[in-house]
Amino acid sequence: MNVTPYQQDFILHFGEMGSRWGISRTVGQIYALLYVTEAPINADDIVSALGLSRSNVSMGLKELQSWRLVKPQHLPGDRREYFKAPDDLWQIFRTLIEERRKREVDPTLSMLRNALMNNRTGTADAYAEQRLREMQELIELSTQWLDDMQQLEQRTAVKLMKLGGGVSKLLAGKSARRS
Amino acid sequence: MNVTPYQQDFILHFGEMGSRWGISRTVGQIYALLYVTEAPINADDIVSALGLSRSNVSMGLKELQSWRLVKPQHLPGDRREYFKAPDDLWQIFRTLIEERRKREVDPTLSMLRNALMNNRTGTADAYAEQRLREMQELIELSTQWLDDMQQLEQRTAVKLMKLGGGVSKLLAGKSARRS
DNA sequence: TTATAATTTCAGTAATTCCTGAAATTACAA
DNA sequence: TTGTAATTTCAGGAATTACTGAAATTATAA
Repeated sequence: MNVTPYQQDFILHFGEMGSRWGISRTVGQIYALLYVTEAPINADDIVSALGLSRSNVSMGLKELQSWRLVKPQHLPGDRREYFKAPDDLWQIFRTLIEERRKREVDPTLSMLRNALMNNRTGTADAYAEQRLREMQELIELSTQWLDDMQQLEQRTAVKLMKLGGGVSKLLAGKSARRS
Repeated sequence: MNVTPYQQDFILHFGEMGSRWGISRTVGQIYALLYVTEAPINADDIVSALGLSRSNVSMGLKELQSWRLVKPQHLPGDRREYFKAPDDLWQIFRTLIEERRKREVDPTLSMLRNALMNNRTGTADAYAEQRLREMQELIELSTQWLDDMQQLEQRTAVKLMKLGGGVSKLLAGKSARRS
């Protein structure tokens, strides 16, 4: 399979950004290729398009599947496995948030909950304990909020985001009506 | 300087998480130490607390300053430089969002804007171009929204987050009143 | 200034992560 | 089943990133 110069630029950019996003250059490239390719493609297509080893592509596809960013599928009359990046970009966005949270936030939240299980007030650790508690509270609040947002329908979410800071006027209105 | 077992657990956790967060183990540890330490400390304190080389601590502090996560300061009558993690956790949270965006999102947004500068409809790249455009739109929308949220006062932001999905009721109410 | 304390730079090495090719395993058609 | 295509595993090497100690630089007190 070959790649147009236009696709190539995009693929190389994703490769370079990979290290900042916590994936390797080749995993970034594989995802980028799938993202700009409409039809499902197989591992050998990826090998020929990107010039990677077959085993590297196999491992890369496994990693992308573990991120739920790539879906495997079978074409009738062909025993090879084909792959595709899901179409719905909003869904991709949600998936990314969920997976990054699972990898980058949840382990720390567990650690904090565990460390704060029993009170140690009055010890030399009082300040540290207070700082850990603050951190736990902020993480709990923001992950709970993210959970809530994930429940919203896409249309509602878009409306909210477009509203931007204007949402605070609604809040004010609400309090006004309430009081 | 020495560290209590309670602090130690927290520091080691941050060290291990570092690689997932895009920093090295030692940078993670240095930040964790500063985060749980109330008084400003100097580089040698960090060396003795964590057992790192002096030069590594120097580079780590530089990196944390580039993230704006650590503030240098001077104590009267002492020519050494002291460091402190800012107190306000909400501010830290905002800083993290800004810096990660700068490193992880902005370069891609530039690339997309550039790639989409001139229309190429009708070419073999039609699908790729459409996918790039979708990606650009989503990123523009969400970064603009983040900008808006960053403008809100902390109290308002907390209220909003606690409201969670309930915000959609406000939205509904707004449309109802408007129509 | 000069002396010295404090910090940074940087070349070399250690540690880690990434990637490949060969071998092993799995899946499927005949 | 058997044979072969497709995929995965994994040991070893390549590439990258992290860390150290020594030397250079910078800052400050005398």
